[in-house]
Amino acid sequence: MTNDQPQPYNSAKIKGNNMTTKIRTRFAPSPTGYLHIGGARTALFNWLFSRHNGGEFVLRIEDTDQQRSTDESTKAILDAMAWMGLNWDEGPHFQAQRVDLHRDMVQKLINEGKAYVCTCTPEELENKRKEALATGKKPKYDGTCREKNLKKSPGSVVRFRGAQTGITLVKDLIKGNISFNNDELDDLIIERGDGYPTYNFAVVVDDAMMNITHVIRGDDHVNNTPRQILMYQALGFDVPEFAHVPMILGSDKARLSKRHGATSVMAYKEMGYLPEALVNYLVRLGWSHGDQEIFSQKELIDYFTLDNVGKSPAVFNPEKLLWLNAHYIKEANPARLMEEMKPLWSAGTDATDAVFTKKVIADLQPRVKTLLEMADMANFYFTDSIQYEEQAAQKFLVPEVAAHLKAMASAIPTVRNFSKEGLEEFLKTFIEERGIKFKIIAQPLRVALTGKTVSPGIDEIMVTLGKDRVVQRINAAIAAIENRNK
RNA sequence: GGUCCCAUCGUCUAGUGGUUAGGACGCUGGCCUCUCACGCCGGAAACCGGGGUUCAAGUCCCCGUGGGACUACCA
Repeated sequence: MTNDQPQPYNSAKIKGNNMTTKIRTRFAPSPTGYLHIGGARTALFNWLFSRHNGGEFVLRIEDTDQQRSTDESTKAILDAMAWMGLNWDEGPHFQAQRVDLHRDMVQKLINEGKAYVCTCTPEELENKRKEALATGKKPKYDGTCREKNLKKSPGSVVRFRGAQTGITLVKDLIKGNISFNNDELDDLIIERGDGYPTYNFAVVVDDAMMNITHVIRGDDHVNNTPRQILMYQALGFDVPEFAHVPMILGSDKARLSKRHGATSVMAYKEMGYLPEALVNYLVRLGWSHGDQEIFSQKELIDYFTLDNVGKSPAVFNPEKLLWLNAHYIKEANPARLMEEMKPLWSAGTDATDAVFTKKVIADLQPRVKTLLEMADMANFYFTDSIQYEEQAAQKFLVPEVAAHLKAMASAIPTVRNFSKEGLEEFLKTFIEERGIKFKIIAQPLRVALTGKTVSPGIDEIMVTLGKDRVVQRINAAIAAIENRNK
């Protein structure tokens, strides 16, 4: 028989006679750091795909690297997923707790002659690799131990006996068919010297045993896929569907990393981003639904399919994320934002008066892009004594306006309807009676109330601050004018 | 080096042989206006190159070029 034909494999996909197979996806991060943007999008796609199809989403922590895995990382990843609303139906499973299973599978392969023990040392391998590279050859395991039929010994590893001829076809739901010549594939190590399975083996065993039907993961795994398919077959498992999503790049088109700015999901929470903004931004990186930009969670679940995931890598654009964040802040309910703001207020801000705080938030919602920005902009509301910006005071807190301010300070207590409408009416009559344009007192008033030249609308501020504070601040401004001109 | 993937405005993308190549972020002109935002109206801005196939190519094929990933006893 010729070996040129793609080897067919059984697919776990729903087949005509097996309509009951439930779609199961998984997210399988390794706990070697926080959840980063790229991982978050992979998790999101898996979550959306399972939700869209009424399937199940499994979380598995791949902690077989004993050196680098930490419990803190696991917790950080779980927290970040919870924040984004990516709830899982099963798990978290911990891969390291499944090593007995992995070892049994390794032994099964050895018994069947599909894997073998190798005693080459890392140093020897490294030297061979260097030599091969130097002479322009493939840095691939040379098969020294392949036919030796060695027994396990301290430090020995187990290698998978790969096919050396033929073609393996990866049927990727996003990229289409990709074929690999089996002779390009290594006899890779499936059990390390320390007795732990390696990623490429454990992932196959676990995905198969957990009945994962669709493996949706980063593009960086495509080259691993043919060997994994070979292992599914060697183990007698059905091969799942694969979907490899393109990478997320930084502004210089290199793989996104710390030097491009924040890459940790939770860093965005701390910077005052709303989870729905991040989710909405991330989903549009690689996926689209016509011209729509804003999606509710329900719409995402309704619309998400792998068909609409693009093939090309995407550059992470913080500006657009910021725009989405501003959008969601604008749309959010002030009561909800009050909760989100709790850890973000500036030191010294007493946000215990819920009614007042909610008004502050409502004033600021349309003009901030992050919650941190809101905290900063809100400072003047909460202070007892306004600090005037030097330039602002110099320009607007001048003797010419003192009389107007005094008149206003004495008129305000008589305002009966201290609402936006009532104040508009009051201000209108006030300037008419004094024969001035609103412009004449607008900026001085703003500086008196906020200390700054930029702020929400004057009527909004006054309503939020309330009569007493307004009068007190105007009087303070009058005093400041008089003091500075003594 | 080898293997594999990718290629529409600066960026995210729509587009599935016939479109004035659409939308969004950003940039920008204007309107609104008590400042700043918001909002609204307008503008500049793209099919990587070369060959095919076809009456017709951003769309299909090939070759370049450019980017990326993998090439570990990491995942």
